[in-house]
Amino acid sequence: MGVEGLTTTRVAERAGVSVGTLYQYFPHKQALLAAVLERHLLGVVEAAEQACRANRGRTVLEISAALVEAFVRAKFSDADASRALYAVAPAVGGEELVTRLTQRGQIMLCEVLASASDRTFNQLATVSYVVSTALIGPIQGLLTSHAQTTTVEHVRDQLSAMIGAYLMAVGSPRESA
Amino acid sequence: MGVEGLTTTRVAERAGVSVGTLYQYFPHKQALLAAVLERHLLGVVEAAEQACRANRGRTVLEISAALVEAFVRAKFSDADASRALYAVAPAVGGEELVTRLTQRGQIMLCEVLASASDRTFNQLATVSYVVSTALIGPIQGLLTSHAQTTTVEHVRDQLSAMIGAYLMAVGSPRESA
Amino acid sequence: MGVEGLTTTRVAERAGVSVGTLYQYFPHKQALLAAVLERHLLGVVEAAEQACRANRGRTVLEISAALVEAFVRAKFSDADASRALYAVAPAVGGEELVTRLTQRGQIMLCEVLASASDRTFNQLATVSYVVSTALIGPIQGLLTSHAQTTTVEHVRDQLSAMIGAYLMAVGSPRESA
Amino acid sequence: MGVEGLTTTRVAERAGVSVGTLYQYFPHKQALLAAVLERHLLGVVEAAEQACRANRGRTVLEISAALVEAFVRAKFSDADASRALYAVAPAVGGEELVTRLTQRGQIMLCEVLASASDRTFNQLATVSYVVSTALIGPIQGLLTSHAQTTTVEHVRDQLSAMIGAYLMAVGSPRESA
DNA sequence: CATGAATGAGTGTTCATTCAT
DNA sequence: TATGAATGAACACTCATTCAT
Repeated sequence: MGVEGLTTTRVAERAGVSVGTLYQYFPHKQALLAAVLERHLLGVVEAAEQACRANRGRTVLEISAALVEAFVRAKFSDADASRALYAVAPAVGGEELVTRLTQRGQIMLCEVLASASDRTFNQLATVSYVVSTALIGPIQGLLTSHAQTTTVEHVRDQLSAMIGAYLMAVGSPRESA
Repeated sequence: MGVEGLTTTRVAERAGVSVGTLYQYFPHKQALLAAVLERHLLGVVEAAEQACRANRGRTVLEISAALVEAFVRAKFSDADASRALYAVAPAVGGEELVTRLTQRGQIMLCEVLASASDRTFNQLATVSYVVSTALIGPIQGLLTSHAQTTTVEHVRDQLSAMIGAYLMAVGSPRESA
Repeated sequence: MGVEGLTTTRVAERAGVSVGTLYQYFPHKQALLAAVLERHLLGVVEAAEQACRANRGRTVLEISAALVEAFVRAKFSDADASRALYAVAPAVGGEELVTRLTQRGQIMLCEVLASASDRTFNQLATVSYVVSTALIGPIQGLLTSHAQTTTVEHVRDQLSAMIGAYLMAVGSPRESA
Repeated sequence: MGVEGLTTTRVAERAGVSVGTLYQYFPHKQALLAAVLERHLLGVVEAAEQACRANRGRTVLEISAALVEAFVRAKFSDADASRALYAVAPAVGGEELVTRLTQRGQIMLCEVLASASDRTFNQLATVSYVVSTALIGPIQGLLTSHAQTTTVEHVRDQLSAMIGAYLMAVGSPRESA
């Protein structure tokens, strides 16, 4: 079901156990893959949350840079998994999961944006939705094209610039007398 | 292969022919789905190209708005297909296809950005890569969450703003004496 | 499911087709085996019905003899199938099927008993239930023990005697002045 | 093997032990089920033997009634077990077991028939085979159709009548000067 | 050319059996 | 001796692909 070559037997082998054991912990192949996917996405979300927490009260440019940096680092720290799981999500009812985790990420993002020292936002929800999802496409592209590290870094910096410029433009200057 | 329920027989039925006929035109299921995917993506790319062509020489903000508008319109004009094909791409060796069409899109994007009346760019390739891929994530998200039209429009406007701000920030003001 | 060695593949092979073909005609293994079982039981029931029809208006002893004879002949005409299917019924939800066919057999049996020239019955339903089911045990025993033909014939004659004696005893002499 | 849901783990649970423990007492699942089956059948056979012993020297009608009564009572005293085990026998090599116990039952049956006060038999083996197996079908039918108690009693009485009539008819009047 | 019945390799899942604790 | 997690062979079922009509 779904991704080619991701048979239960193969997954079990790679995990160092037997199929039977897998089925002692997961009712479905779907549940198994969903769990793997969730773990991966949780890692990414937590990295982003961590970056948000550590940059409360900073300028939007600092926040942008930290967020993008954290996101890219998390995605590329296990690039193989990221690549493989890309195809897994749709085949696993991952939509619900992805939606849930995206929302969780946005909560923290809203918070940190609200705390920014130089800007205030009124459409916070939409802004944070756009910020968090805009990173997905470029990074996924880099992953599937097996881009070189220098390319990744270039793109990462451009993403920082893009998010930063966006937040500067869409936010109102905070009055700090 | 890939999406549940997308069996060759069912695809044939929906196409109003028999499986056998399908196999007279495509060597594989993979080739068949790739063709469908290609047609869909071509539509999107051509819409974008069209928008680019029509906005040569305008300001980057005008270009941004037109591009985003065209992209969103193209994706949502057959939302069901967009949703379904999302899951198909990875299962079909769609990476190569996606890469190829993305590149094609970028060529036109480079050209129109180079023609912008108010800015010049030096890292044109990276910029256009970021611009074209940054739209994917937010739009895919809207599609899979079956977002309402008003939500789609809000996000679309924010995307325009984001791309516009990015291009304004990353480009150098063009000297037009 | 159910009987050892009765795998779908093996059944298909024995039927001279492939598994896939089997599944084009039956939704389940269960449905497949149920169909086989039904065909077999139908054969037996029809043999019995035929015997009943041919002996309307005769004496109960004649009817008994004909019925037992037909039943035994039908069961032993394909002894292998009878043996194999014995184990199939419970594993296939065959109860319902067996009940249905048993009832069908009883209808004809009631009719012929009602037509007997020398006896009348009041508890016709119970009597015909007992008559039709009493034959099952002895015959199944002969089948599973691979009894010799002569043994089968001895038992068959005893069964005739038993059913005959029962009907003579339980029925009231018909007054035919 | 055999009945759906009769997994070793479940059997163990119901028995209040672990699978491992089960395998300390039985080499196979087959052996385990055979043991259960044997216990059940032994109960039935012993009930029949008991009835035979208690009716030595009586008339065949008395013997018939007592035998049928004992048989029915034994089968219905744990109707659930009777029903479940019906499906187990064929899947467990129960034929041999059933044959063995049937023969044991027949020995006692032969003896009591030989002692009957009003009849003598020459084909004793065949007669007792028929008598003991003829009860199986009707009773099994009642069990699987979850018949009401009154129905069971009606059928039981008819079975007494049938067996009684058979023995009266097939035996020769004993000369008791 | 079009058809769709037949094929059978491949996959998810179960469950009897083992063995380290 | 009892346990129950781990094992993996075996099976039901699917579906891409072929080919006789």
